[in-house]
Amino acid sequence: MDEQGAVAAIRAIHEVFMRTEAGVTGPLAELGLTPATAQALWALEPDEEPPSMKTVASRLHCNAPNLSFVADQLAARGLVERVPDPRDRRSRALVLTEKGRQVRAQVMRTTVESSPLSALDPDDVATLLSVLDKIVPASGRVQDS
Amino acid sequence: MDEQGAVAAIRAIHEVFMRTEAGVTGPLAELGLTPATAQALWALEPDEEPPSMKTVASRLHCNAPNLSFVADQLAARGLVERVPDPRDRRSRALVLTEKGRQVRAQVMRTTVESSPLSALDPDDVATLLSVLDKIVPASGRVQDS
DNA sequence: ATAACAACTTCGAGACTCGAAGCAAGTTGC
DNA sequence: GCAACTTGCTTCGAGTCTCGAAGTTGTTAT
Repeated sequence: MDEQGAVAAIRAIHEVFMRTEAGVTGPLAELGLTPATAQALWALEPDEEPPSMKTVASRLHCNAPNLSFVADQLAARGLVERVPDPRDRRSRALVLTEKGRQVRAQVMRTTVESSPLSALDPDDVATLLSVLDKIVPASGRVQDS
Repeated sequence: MDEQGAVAAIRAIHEVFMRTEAGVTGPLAELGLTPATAQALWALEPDEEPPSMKTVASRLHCNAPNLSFVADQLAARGLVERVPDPRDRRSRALVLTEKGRQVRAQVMRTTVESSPLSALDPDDVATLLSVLDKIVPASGRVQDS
């Protein structure tokens, strides 16, 4: 019963994720974005201290070469810039450009619209968050370690 | 702020999914599986009427050529067989082999262990499911009926 | 100073996904 | 019956995504 509940929950979360992605891929393409680049935009909060490549890579659960590749694409579209860190010149921070901020906001709007979660009442969303907050660190700000 | 709740929920679900996948990729590789092939195994219930390729493709939100590719890999490992449908010989059903059933059970065990969801109380899991069931069809209803 | 380490990049290979085109089987209209 | 159309699946080719290995530049410790 416990086991079956976990299986059902994993399946349900997987399904919500897949539907969201399937629904948003088209609109993303119209913005010149792929799922990978859009996901990277999600990881860049406009108001935080610009994170290093390493920090962003860990947020995306990917490795450094992959993030370099994705960052190249975002930079080529003028959505982010690599800014050297004056305190450690090996490190480069990813900074959203003004266009990047606008596109990111559009991506988030489109994703919310495309997600099955938008069909839930605010109460249900709150319930969902209260449970998920127990296993993923507070969803607003992710700390680097 | 309704908007913000939806964004936070999408982010949280995304994060749970990514962590589960990141944690399970290694053990999957030891079973000779990739995320794509393991995902296909999830879509094959051992006790249901064997689904056609088309049905499985729609479950996985992918297209026919992609499923052909994945089914080839599963068949090469002896985990599934393509069985022609006597009622429509264009159609082929995907059937789990005995080895396929065993590997699928192992995949599900490993996934449950690797998922952050396994840290939740049964009550929380039930709460989660009660909300998610509102937006995803009660998928994979259990086999004891 | 020299060695060890860290952040990032480049390179090459493999895996995944998709559209286009093709094939075999079923369906419809004459 | 037969030709035209549709459907389920496969093959093929291209593009994207991810990763390990190796190299570059900068930092830290001895």
